[in-house]
Amino acid sequence: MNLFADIRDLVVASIEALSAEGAIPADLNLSAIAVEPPRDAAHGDMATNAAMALAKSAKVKPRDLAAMLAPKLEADPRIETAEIAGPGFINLRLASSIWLDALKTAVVEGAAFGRGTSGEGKRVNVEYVSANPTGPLHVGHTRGAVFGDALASLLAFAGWDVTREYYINDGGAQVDTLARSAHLRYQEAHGREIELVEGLYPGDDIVAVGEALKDEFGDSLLDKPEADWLQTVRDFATDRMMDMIRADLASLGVKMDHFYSEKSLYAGGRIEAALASLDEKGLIYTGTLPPPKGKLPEDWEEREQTLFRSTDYGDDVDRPVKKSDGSWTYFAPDIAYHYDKVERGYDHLIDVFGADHGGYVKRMKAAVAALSEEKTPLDIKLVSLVKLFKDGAELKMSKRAGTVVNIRDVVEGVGPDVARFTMLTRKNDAPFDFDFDKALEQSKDNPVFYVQYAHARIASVLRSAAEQGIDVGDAALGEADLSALSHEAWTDLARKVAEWPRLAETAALHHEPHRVAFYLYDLASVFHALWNRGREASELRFLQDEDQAGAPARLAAIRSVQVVIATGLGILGVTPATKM
RNA sequence: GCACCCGUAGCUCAGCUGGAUAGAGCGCUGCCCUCCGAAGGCAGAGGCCAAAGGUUCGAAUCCUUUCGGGUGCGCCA
Repeated sequence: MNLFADIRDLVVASIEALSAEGAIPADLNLSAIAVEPPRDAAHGDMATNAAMALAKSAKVKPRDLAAMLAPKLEADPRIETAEIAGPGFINLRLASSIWLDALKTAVVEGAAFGRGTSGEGKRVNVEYVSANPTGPLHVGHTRGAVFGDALASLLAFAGWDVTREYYINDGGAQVDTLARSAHLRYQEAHGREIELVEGLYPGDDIVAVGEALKDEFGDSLLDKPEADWLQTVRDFATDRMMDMIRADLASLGVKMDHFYSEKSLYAGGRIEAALASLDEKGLIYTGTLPPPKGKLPEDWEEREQTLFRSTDYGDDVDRPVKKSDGSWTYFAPDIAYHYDKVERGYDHLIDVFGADHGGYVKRMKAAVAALSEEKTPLDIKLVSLVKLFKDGAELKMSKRAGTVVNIRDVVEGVGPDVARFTMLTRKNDAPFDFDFDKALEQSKDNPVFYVQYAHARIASVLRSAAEQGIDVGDAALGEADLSALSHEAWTDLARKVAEWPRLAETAALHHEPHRVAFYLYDLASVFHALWNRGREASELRFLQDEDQAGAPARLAAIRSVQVVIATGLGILGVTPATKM
């Protein structure tokens, strides 16, 4: 149920009625008509721009059209008043019972309240994190993980059939480096003196892999040429790293549906197949690229390579799929991977990348457009970098200095709920400063606690009510007679609750989970305000000794708030608190 | 040099795919606990939406240019 959509239907029907009467032309384009909450609450409950949007094509002045439309709208029992304002807005005021009904709906529908159908059950693949399996996840990955996960949940809530996917880069040179690093640690585990060569991974986690290799293989891999052990150690080490990454993700509450291995692309001839598909379309050729602009690499020389004609699909230059020595570039398996996603029949693809991969967007989109013959849209969401602050100073991360902050450090420091919520109070493409001290603060300075506090307060009231013998089950509250909630404060609350379905839908449409976070903050704010009004006006208190009969209605109202907060937090991956 | 992202209150940020007098938190000023959780609430001050043009009934939002920040820029992933 979405009241705004219902009223928009009413507006459209009224327009069509005017057309049928011959008052305005038929076949107007109605798509620009919007029914929205007005910015200023004094303007009413909802506003529609219909008269202004259609004035031109209907050849009627906006206010004249509004004057024809308003009476039709007012004739509907749900509409109390329809006033023409400004350049031609129609401000609608709905009967308060309509709003109060939304409270009841929320209680009755529970977690399903606001669930949408705009996704139409279509299949979307959301790929996120996809960090190299060469070390633990660090803070930079946290934001991508949290964003991708919330986006996936949001889309599922809007009616999409969502697959959460992680692409394991286990096929390139970096996993050979991992294997060499692990083998060195393996030798170390056997008591050998080792020297960590420049270019190998120094991480402590690889020491543990070395130990594990010793436990698994004894000394059978010692003193052998690299060719004998490389593949074994590589597979072993990547498995270990992926276990660690899975554990890191789990600590944040992120669970993937699918891990897709780059290595499997090489084995199955998938890269050749994908490139053959491009070749058939005449998009693969052998040629040379112009030198990069700006700072020329010192060892620049012109070489022939196999290139993908990505410029046909909006890229700035064509991109190499093979190195000059004939081996694949990183782009090639990526093309194959996306070819696979297209072939798996998804209606929509989403990649969540770090902002440092921004230069990759055009070529990836070009590849998917070509492979799917522009049938499968690919959205790439770039997540900006995270700057860490502690004790008022920026924490610089450096692998060499060993000051990398991992997901584990964040989760252990502030907990998964705070980490997730805070990172989602920002648009994905805005840079984000993560301040440990603020994240730990438990006040209104910290939006997580503010929202949690509202949820906990409601839980507290419901507990007290239950102790007084009131049935606070949703079935009972859902049957409460809400007409007693005549005070305007209740309508204010109901209006906010009723906004949720529409908000969830637009947030999903725009791929912007942060809107959910901001909405929850607003909702909590309306609730806290109502709570405090109860101090002055005892008739607004939820539990009143002198009016026990009215308790179910009031409890239903706050229960609806609790339901929406729980649902919204669920989408963000944050656990609602019942006690703090 | 080129591409992408970003410039909104002193600070950190929203602004609902173009709507009415641009919002919130922090900070600042002043209030509210005998009372369901003060981890909260109310009120006030604070703005040339980086700048200049354009598009139209209407622009913080779309287009162009300039300025200022961030991120990238053949055989690294």
